[in-house]
Amino acid sequence: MATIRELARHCGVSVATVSRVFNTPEVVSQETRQRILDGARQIGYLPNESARTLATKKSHLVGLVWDTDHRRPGWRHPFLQEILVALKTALSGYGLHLLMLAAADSTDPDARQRYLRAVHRHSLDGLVIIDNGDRDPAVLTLADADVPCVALDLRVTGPKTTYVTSDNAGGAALAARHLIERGHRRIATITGPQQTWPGAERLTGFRSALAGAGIALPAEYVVEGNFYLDGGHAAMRRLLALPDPPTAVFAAGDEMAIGAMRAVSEAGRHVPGDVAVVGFDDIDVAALVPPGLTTIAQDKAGFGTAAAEALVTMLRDPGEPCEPTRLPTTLIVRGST
Amino acid sequence: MATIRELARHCGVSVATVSRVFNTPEVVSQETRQRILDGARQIGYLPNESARTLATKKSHLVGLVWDTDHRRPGWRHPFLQEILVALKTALSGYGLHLLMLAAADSTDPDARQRYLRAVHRHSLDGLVIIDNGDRDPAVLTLADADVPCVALDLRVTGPKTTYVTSDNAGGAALAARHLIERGHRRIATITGPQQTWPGAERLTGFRSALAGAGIALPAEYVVEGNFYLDGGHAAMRRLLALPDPPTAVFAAGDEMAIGAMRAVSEAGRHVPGDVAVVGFDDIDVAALVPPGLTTIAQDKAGFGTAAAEALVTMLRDPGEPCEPTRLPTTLIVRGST
DNA sequence: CTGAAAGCGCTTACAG
DNA sequence: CTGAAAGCGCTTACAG
Repeated sequence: MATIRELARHCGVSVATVSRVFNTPEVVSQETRQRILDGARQIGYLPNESARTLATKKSHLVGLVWDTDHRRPGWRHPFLQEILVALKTALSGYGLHLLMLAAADSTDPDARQRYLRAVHRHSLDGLVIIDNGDRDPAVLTLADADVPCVALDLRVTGPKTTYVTSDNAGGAALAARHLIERGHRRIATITGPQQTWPGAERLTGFRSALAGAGIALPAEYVVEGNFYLDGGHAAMRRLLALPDPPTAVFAAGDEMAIGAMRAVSEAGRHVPGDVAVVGFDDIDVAALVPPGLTTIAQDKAGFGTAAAEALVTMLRDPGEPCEPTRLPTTLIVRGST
Repeated sequence: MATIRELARHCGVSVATVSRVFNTPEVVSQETRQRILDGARQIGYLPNESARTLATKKSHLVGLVWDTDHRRPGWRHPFLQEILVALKTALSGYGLHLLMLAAADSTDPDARQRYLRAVHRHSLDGLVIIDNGDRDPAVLTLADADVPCVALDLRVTGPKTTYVTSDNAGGAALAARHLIERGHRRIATITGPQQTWPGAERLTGFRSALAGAGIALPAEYVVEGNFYLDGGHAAMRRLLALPDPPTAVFAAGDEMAIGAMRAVSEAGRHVPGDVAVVGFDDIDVAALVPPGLTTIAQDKAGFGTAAAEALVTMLRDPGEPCEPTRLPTTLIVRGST
């Protein structure tokens, strides 16, 4: 690896001039600039990022906090891959790289600080936090950190912290209204865990849409699930066992919806004839599992790009607080309703 | 952020001693070490990684090369998320972090060198390359790079390069023998793109298993797919249109297998009654799509952990070449056969 | 076991 | 428009 000193010697200039070519090129004369650029190519010079970071305190690195502890189920975010692609692509448009922060270390004496410590050690420019479906105490320390942070599906705000999430209540209302339009009146819901923000919001949206249409929602029509297949399956069994079972169900997540559909067929009944089902997310499987799952689609790529943009905004205007982003949701009608 | 100098002053020692506490603790006296550790906690000292990397040339960073250009279909690796979790977890066990390298920049004058340049700029300790299903010229330059590299599903080797892949031929043979045991004799295959390594190997394994059982494989029973749903669907339509259609099909990927099953039902025939189907991968959907897809499971987490181990091995013994890893595959029988 | 000092490869006021 | 020089925060022979 050639160093800046070698290139400077090679071109007969000072290291300061070389440095300027790579940082404030407009300030060096056209002729010199070209000579240095050519020289860099010839001897294979590339600025060393560590030296640069040490001198400037900017690493052009964004940390990704994604807790994948297998002991918690939350690691399996339903469409992380698409978020990741969009995030990575958007960030690289701004010259930023994504650093995946190592999983929580249980031996860590002060786990609450672990992300902030990573920020300091690696001079991270910012942080993106993906909800792991669990309330992680370390996340709370982030809100008043002095590094730009954007959380996905997690309600944290602070002077340099904002979040991106779907219009969960609106999406759930969309689902409810769709079922009402299909003529249903006995409509139940399988909710997400109520301590999660999306779980709570989707129930709220569903509830008020029914109320708005003057349709009652008996307590036994609200069953809490866990966002996974087995939770949806178990919840649907309970609903089917009711003396007055629902004719339609809104499951607050596609996996639960698929589990629910399975419970319906195991009971010898049919989707959508006996029970109509609407999900939430629009994961890949939704289109593949017969008869096709009607669902509320989230803007998966939107999560990634919105997060990148929020980050860059905060990086540019360190003073200004950054407004949260609410991504619109869409109803996708398939065979299950 | 406290610096090493501040901590040294705080504890009344030299910066060299502080540095030793964090690098070669055994060399400093128990008493001094404890005092410095306590001091570090008090004033919140954390070694700065950039300074460290600059001084040592080791970044403890592993670059992840995963080309997600949306113009190519390959970005959608079927089980990347699981690989990623396993990789990240295994790496952090060795004190390594994962840096996602930015996507290819089409304006890059020398795209072939882009990963090596990232290695140099960020002083990466190693590289993990995920097959994007396409022959990327930049990957070829890696084989004789002087940085440890491990490729997933990509046949590159070199003094510091190795790969991890499934026993594709063995898995395909497993599939073939399973269908033979079920009594089938007219067995076709929907292959992956033959320029991909897994695609080619699976066909080879399938072919020789049939040959070993004395079963003929007519040319029209071999249809090339693209690893995606639509490719499997189209291929199956061609197979069904044959004058003498097969009674069983081995699709070299689960998505193709699901597309194939769909084509079967659209033709008014049944799986497995009219046509039995075996896939490859064992992606999540395989268990969910009725009647359940019999498939050859790959060891998804194994990819990640094997890659991490190979990397660490090469890091430890820079001289020794590292043997490639072949992960065993398993037959999972479900309703489709 | 500990310290003084050079060096890692950059950036950036400060002069000119 | 360009250069000399200090500084970013560490590590590591070299002495003692």
